[in-house]
Amino acid sequence: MLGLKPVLEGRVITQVVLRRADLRFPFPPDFAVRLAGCRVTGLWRRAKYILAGLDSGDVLLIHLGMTGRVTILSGLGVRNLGEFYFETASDEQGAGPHDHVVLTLDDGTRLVYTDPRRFGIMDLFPEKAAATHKLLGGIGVEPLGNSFDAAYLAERFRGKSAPLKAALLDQRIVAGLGNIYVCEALHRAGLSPRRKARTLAGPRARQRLAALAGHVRTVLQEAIAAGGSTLQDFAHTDGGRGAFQQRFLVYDREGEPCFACGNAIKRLVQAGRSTFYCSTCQR
DNA sequence: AAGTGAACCTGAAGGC
DNA sequence: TGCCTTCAGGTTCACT
Repeated sequence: MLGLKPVLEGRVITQVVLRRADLRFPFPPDFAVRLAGCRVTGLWRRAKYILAGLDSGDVLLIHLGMTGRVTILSGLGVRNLGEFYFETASDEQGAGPHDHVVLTLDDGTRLVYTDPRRFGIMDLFPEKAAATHKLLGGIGVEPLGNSFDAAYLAERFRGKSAPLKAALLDQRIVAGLGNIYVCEALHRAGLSPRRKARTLAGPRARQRLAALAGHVRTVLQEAIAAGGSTLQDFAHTDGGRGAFQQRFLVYDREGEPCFACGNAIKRLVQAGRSTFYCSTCQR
């Protein structure tokens, strides 16, 4: 997202190539025709959705699902590497089986959307319809925004019998929190993922909620910082290993010792998702 | 109403 | 080597 902003803002999308009719949902009718020729006026984010404002009045929505990624093929940079690479990268025949969308910009840059599992989404809709958009309506507060704090969490957790893990993963409560970050934040906060959310809604738990909110922020900020540095040399990495991955305290560490107490990290399934936690440190 | 599980789809990894 | 099973960073939908 941070890497995409300077590449897209102000540019005109000169060509749109769809290599299949759908991702998770079908592309809207006339998607390519409506998108081609538009200038990108701004790029922003809501939850896990990337949103691009267009001078046509439409908004382009992109969700990467679990395996989606956008590769930037810089016209200038690639051309400097030689004609051979440029040809290979831009040739239809050079496209991988999971390269589903290619956007060409007026400076020659190509954006390739790749997504093996096709859990990703692209949509195009009038900006006026954003507030009532099916995917964007009802999303909770941004965890890095001002209104995300202990009071907000207490209000949303009140009466909730769902486990804390599920409540934090619920996009209607907190926007954009993923499985890894919830696991990591709960560990840092010393809170059990199995605890019912409502047990933290009372005034006596306010300090613990404040700590939780703080840890959610910190985990996200650290991940963004690590991911941002990864994005810079994305082409030189294996593409999947962000620096933050090496800092997981619990995620994907089942059976390994907790860094705080030495006891084995446990794994359990909640709402169909793996949860990793330390049953000693997290209560 | 709220909460859980199955479904969407492909690839990687581990067991035999 | 290959076949089989399980699991995966997300979200929606259909059930209890």
